[in-house]
Amino acid sequence: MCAMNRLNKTQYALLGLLSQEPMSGYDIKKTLKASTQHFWQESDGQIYPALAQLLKEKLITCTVDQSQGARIRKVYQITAKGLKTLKNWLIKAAEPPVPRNELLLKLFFGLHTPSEINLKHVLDHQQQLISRLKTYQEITKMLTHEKSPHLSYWKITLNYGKKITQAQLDWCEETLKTLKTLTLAHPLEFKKGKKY
Amino acid sequence: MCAMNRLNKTQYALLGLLSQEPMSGYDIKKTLKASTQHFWQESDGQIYPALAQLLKEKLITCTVDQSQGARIRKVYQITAKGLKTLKNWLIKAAEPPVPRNELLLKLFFGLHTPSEINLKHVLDHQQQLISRLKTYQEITKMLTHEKSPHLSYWKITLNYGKKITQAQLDWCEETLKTLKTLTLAHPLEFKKGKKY
DNA sequence: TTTCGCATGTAAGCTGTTACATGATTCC
DNA sequence: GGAATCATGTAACAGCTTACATGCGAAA
Repeated sequence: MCAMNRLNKTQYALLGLLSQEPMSGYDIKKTLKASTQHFWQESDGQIYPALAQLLKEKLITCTVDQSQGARIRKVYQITAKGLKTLKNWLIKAAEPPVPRNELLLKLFFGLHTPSEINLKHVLDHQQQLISRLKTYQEITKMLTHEKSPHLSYWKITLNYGKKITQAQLDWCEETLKTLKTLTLAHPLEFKKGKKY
Repeated sequence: MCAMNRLNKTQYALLGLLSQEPMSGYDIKKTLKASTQHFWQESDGQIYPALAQLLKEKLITCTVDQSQGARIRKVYQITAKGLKTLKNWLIKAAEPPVPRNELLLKLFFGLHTPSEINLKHVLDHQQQLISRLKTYQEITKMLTHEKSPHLSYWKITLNYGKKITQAQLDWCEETLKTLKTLTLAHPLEFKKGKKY
């Protein structure tokens, strides 16, 4: 009777967010950006169709809020069936991500690239990591005032971000040194038109 | 005249591998598995179509090798145009990956999950990381005999893998401790049917 | 008055995965 | 004889990104 087609990851993610509190599609966008953006992203075009599908499967309900003037705001709420579906997914082992790190791929082939460009790639990455660490510091501060029962779990994911970012920064420093010694070892490599 | 449609990432990755040495599609599969699998993966169905496209664009050439009996082996080689295209891509900034870490997503919603299952998720991950570190140790050993001019760049990506994996292991240990204290704090949370 | 944030949604196109299809050779 | 590895490829489907379309309200 209950056909229960398996949901996609986007739908589980939204179900999870709605399990923490009722929200509109727009709220979901913002929440994703503010709280899970460092380990889980959704692109804009995914959210509304996913919500529509969840509604069709009765995993969430929708109430229209018109309190603020003429703007239509659809607030979604998880159902008992939705919570059950979510919990059933949460206990299953997570699929490991498919690694696709373009920076590493480019460095892997770095012999074909002028050294100053390889350096620039790493330097740029370093800057991104530094600003990411700052974001984590800000989130850490905000969480000190937070009373949600989810707090401990949020801290676990935040801690992951901090630790991995710090490790990446360490790698950047080491790699910058290595790249500099490579430049010294073959200073005219490209100007000579030497081939490998 | 030269239309030069932009290539996709798979095509650049293959071009990069072929810039290191001529290979067949099957060799590419194996090389990806053996050397870039921790930062770059391709699924099976991608390789042959990508190769066909590169051939059409004259970025690679193909010679058929029938030396070993009746088996057909197509060996691909990068062309001057292909190398130019590759280098042009290598100097452009890498696009940051879209983060999608299912383990973290599940832990983020971990309040809905029995503590022993959250623990198991992390424990499983820890085991995967340990065996990954072993793989890196083996690769490190193999590289000591390697004379390729690409060696320094290979080491840079390997070093990334080691450092990040170690950081993830540190996080696992810390998280296991945290999850255990959470279990102590709310030992009967789920049996009581308490809701959040 | 123009820009920004709120708010919902669609569609085309690209990317990626899985399963399938085929068949030879080598090793146990 | 059967399994694993070598070797090439296709097709259906699932997933994801980007750009577009619409329009209100508030602030600058």
